[in-house]
Formats: sequence, C-alpha cells, structure tokens
Amino acid sequence: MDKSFLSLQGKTKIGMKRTKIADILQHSKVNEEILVMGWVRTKRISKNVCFITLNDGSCLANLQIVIDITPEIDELLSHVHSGAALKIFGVTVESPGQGQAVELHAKEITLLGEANPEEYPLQPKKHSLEFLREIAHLRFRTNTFGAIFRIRHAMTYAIHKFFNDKGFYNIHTPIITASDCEGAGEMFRVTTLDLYNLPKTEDGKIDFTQDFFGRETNLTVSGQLEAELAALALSQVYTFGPTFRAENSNTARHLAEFWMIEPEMAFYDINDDMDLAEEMLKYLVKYALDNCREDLEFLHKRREEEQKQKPQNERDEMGLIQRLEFVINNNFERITYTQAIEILMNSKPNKNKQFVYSVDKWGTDLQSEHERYLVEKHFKKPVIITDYPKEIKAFYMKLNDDGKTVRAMDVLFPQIGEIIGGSQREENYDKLIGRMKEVGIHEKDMWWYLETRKFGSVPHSGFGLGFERLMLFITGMSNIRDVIPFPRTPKNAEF
RNA sequence: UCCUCCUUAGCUCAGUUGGUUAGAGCACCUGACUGUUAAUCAGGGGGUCCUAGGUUCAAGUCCUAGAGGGGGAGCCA
Repeated sequence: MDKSFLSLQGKTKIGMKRTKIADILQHSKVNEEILVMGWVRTKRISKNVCFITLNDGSCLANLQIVIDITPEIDELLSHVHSGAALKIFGVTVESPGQGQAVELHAKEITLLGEANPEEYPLQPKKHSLEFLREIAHLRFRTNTFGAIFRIRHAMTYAIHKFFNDKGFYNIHTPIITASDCEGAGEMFRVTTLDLYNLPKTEDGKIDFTQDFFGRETNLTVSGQLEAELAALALSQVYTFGPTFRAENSNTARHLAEFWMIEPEMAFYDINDDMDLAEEMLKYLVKYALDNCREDLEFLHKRREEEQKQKPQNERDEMGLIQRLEFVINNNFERITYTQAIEILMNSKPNKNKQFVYSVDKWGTDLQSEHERYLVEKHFKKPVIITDYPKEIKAFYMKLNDDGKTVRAMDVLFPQIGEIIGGSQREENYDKLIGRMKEVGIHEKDMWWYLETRKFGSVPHSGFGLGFERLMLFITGMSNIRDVIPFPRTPKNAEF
C-alpha cells in the first residue's frame, strides 16, 4: 500500500470525482461528501486539531480543511508543508471559525506530492515581485499570479468572443516571415545554417540560398500585412498571436516576445476604426469586471497597499476598480496631432520648462511625458490622437489630402501610454508606391501586398492592441514581466 | 543603449566614523497550546556580506572593473 496514503475512516467511494474548490465555496451545502485535490498554502497544527488551507487554482479563495489528530495522522501531517499536494475526502461542515462559511472535515488524506520545506521557496508572506520573477515556475502558486493568469485567460476568451460575435474571422498569420515591411524594429533571425561554418558566396557574404527557406527569414513583428490580405476578401478579420522584437528595450512596458491582437476591416475608415477600438476596449474592461470580480478585488487591495508606500503626490487618484469603471463610463477624447501639439505648447509644464523635451514645433513625435500629460493631467481620460505627420508613421498609412499627415490613430491610456496603434490603410496603388519609395522599401519584396491594391482595392483600416499592455491596465500591475507567464526580455530566457 | 539606485541567512531587511565572534522578523527544526485564518509562546540550527582586484595595521563598510536586478528615458505595442 502507498505509504503516503492514510485513511481516517476509509470512506472514499471508488470512482468518486474531484470537486473544484470554486464550486464547493459557491454551491456546497453542509454535510456533503466531497473529494478535493490541491496544494497546501499553510498548515496550522495544535495538539488535537490541524487546519490546512488548500488551493487548487479554480479561484482565489482557499478551502479550509479541518483534521482531527490521531497518532497515525500526526505522522502523515509531519510530511505536509506549504506547497505539498493533497487529496482529501471529507464532509462539508458549517465553519465555527471566522473567514469562511463552509470547511471540509477530513475523513481520508492522501499525500500526492511532498514539498521539502528546506527547499520550497514560497512562504505564507509577501514576496517581492522581483524574487517571484526568478521563480516563475512556482509563482503561479501565489495569490497575485493566480489572479493575474485567471484574468489573462478571461481576456483571451473575451477577445475571441467579442470578434466572433461581430462576425470577424480569426486568421493565423505566419510566425516565420521573410518580410520586414513594417520596420517595426530589430528582428530575430530564423536559420538552420551552421553558425560555426557559414556558407559564403563568392563576394564573401553569407549564402542564404543554402538556408532552410532558401532566403533570409525572421520571426514576425506583426501579422498586419497578412491580415490585410485576408480582410480584402473576408471583410473583417483579426489575428491574435505572438510577435517578436529584438530591440534592446529595458523597460517595464516592453517584451521581446509579446501577444498582439490585430483586427483588419475592409470598408472601414479611420472613424469606424476608432469606434471599434473604443468599443472593444470597453467590452474587455466590462468583461473583466463582470467575470473576474474576486481576482480584481484582490488586485485592487494589493495595489492600494502598494500605493500607501508611495509619497502622496505619486499616488493614484483612483483605485483599480474605479479606474476600470471610469473607462467604461466615459467616451475617449479624440483630437488630432495638430491639436495635441497646440495644447502641449500652451501647457504650463511646457512654458515652465518642466518637460525634458520641450514642445516647440509641429512635426516631432510625442514623448512619453507629453502623452502622460494629455491623458493624466489635461483630459484625465483615455485619448485618441489622429492625423500624425507622415514622417513619423509607417508607409502603409493613408495619406490625407493635405499631403503632410496620415490617417493614423493612437489610443493612449493612463499609466501605460500607447495601448493601441492603428490607421486607415493606403488603398491607392500609386500613392502606396510613392510612400514606399520615400522610405526605401523595394517593390519586388512586397509584390503580393501591392497586388491587393491592383485587384479590387477598397478603403480599409485596422489596429494593433498589445495584449500585455491591456493586461497591465486591467490588473493594475506596473511591470509587463508580471502579466505574462514567462517573460522574454534582453538577457533573460530562463524557463 | 543611456541615466540612476540596489546586491548582507531560504525570504524581507538593519548594520553608526573602516575596529572584537555580522543582527532582527518571517521560514525551518524541537517543545507548549481544544478552533486556527500570514495562529501564538519558548528554545535551536542556519552566512562565499554578488564576483574579481586594490587601498589599509584592519573592509559588509572606501576605490576600480565586471555580473545581476529595480526605477526612469529612448524605441514601440
């Protein structure tokens, strides 16, 4: 017999199914026979009774297990520590203690997996997020990361539901690509060539014709161009997949590998595009509030504690939940780049030279501090800025009649800055060729993209939403490494 | 990549002007306790003071270089 198996009264029914803790806490009445499995958070033991809080990830809350101590059970319990996995058969009883309505009176306990307390790093106390990042394989077992990754799942589902309900089709765009069309940043090379013995051409360059694809290939930086191809037949499509940037960005808002949602819609102009972006963001925030209440309230309290550590002037004006509700209940402010520059030039911090980069002329890109001023100080709500100078935007964006600006739109959120970047696309073949020449993109590399402008070209628009940026906003976390299970950043690909 | 701060027990941190054997709380182990909620109380074990070099009679503490991490910036989503 399994040594770790110990029966108090031996009543497990053969074939009995496990009940999730979320279901027990929500639906169970007293005096029900139940089988649970999960991981020990804490154990408190005295002479005659032992309390174990058990968590199985189905919800934030733990189930309290109550065990009457006998000599045999005492021996088993000496092997039970934080992190151990248990299977428990018992009967639900009304809890005489504080903190929970029902608890499980154990009849039979099986130790599924021990956790050596000398080595197990998680304790029933606050750990720093930096420390937990170093044990990303175990941080799922904390309240904070349990909540975050349950919400992350809910947001993934809500995104697919939102688009599905609107008649969009999900398109899987390639992860390995030969084009660097967007110029969105440094790319990761994909190759099967022997790096210690590279084949060379006669003029001494690397001979990529011998590589796996017979040409240079990279990991994608965006699925947008491929999504456009699909949109010009299926009308409304979206991608939701991983994207990669080899930029040496060391910030709390950048990852080398992140997930992006890129809807692309035929017959949409820039205003339709903005309407969709705003509708989607509000839908997702509302979905989180409606479906992730317990986890959000935990993160709300967590953030409140965090804010107390900060000096008064750096604290948030709103709590996490208030901020989410505020986004749902207020329309986003829509202004042009030109209006934004005017507001900034006349702003107090600009006149008092409080900006690191002062705003003195039309045409320069907005810095983080300027975006934050507009969103957090001037309008105090999400802002959409449109019609940027063409020089600071990508080649595929539709040129306005003024010849100077393009129909781009950026959605700016408090705390995190740019959460969405999008545009109406240039559907005119000649204008698109002209812009490509200006920025130095070769026609022959983009022949397939250009053909859509030759065969039944229509006005169309789209945008990109950084999934982890959305997660930052929803969870109130401040570092992007804490809203993706296994972050990829410069010098870090552990796990 | 730039600026800036940090690195002391498993974790969170203290460590005075450079001066004897480097401390606390939590965790762990032992004991006490009939209901705990990060239980409580008493006792115990636990250290490459990030690494390398230097200054000094003496370095956790000062200097130089490197590694790792945080915050901010750039680039962007």
